[in-house]
Amino acid sequence: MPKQAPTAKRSVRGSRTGRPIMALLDLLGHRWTLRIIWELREVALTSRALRTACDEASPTILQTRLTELRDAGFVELTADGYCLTELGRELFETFTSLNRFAERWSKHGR
Amino acid sequence: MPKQAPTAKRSVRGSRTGRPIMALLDLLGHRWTLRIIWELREVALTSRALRTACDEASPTILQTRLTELRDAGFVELTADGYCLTELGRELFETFTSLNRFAERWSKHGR
DNA sequence: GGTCTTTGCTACAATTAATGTAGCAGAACG
DNA sequence: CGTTCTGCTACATTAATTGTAGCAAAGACC
Repeated sequence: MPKQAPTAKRSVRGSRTGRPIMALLDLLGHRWTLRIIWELREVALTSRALRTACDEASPTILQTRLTELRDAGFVELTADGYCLTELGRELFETFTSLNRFAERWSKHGR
Repeated sequence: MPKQAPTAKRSVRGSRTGRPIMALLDLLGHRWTLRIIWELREVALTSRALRTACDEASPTILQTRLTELRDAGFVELTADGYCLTELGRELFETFTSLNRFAERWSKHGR
């Protein structure tokens, strides 16, 4: 049984300051989590399609991450496959500036 | 010797589409990375102070993450300790909305 | 009915990453 | 010289992730 996912109310590794940002940073810091949200940004994907989109990441960890994201209320499973919830879409909105930043970063001369 | 950090030019686990967002998501998806950027958001911290701020995370991994963040050009070591570079501060700007989202998330009734 | 195919999901051993504790060399201060 | 910091590393233990294989259930096809 996988360890329970962090939620806004109960931080896992974050300091127990009760600050939800800590729980969120902890959740998003798990491998593939950011990527999954990114891949689901505009289409629903079945578990297999998501796996393909995520460079054939192991189904074990994808399933674990999907459970965490569902527990957090960011992802749901519909007839079309996995997709972002309303809350998940709000979260993705904060990625928009991240994408713009990534473009700038790539031109930064590294 | 630690595996080399992802950069904007060379994705590691991301698909080789050349999209810098993949390299960035990969980098930020490493444990403690998001947290470190958060803790350095407004003050420079020595390695020990950063460790304290990060709930006594092991110095091994903090050092690894700091190296990655320095390679990426987000963090630098000054006389005052570790702090965000100009680029790192730009990256942190994208966190602002994330923090707002975290507050909303915590009230979402979980 | 039977048999493909695809779905979400799990088992399990192997590998890799992270933790926790200890400690190093170098610089600054007394 | 002896403290006390700094950044940083070694190393054994533990936890997370990977890769491969496969399950049961649901739908399509004949």
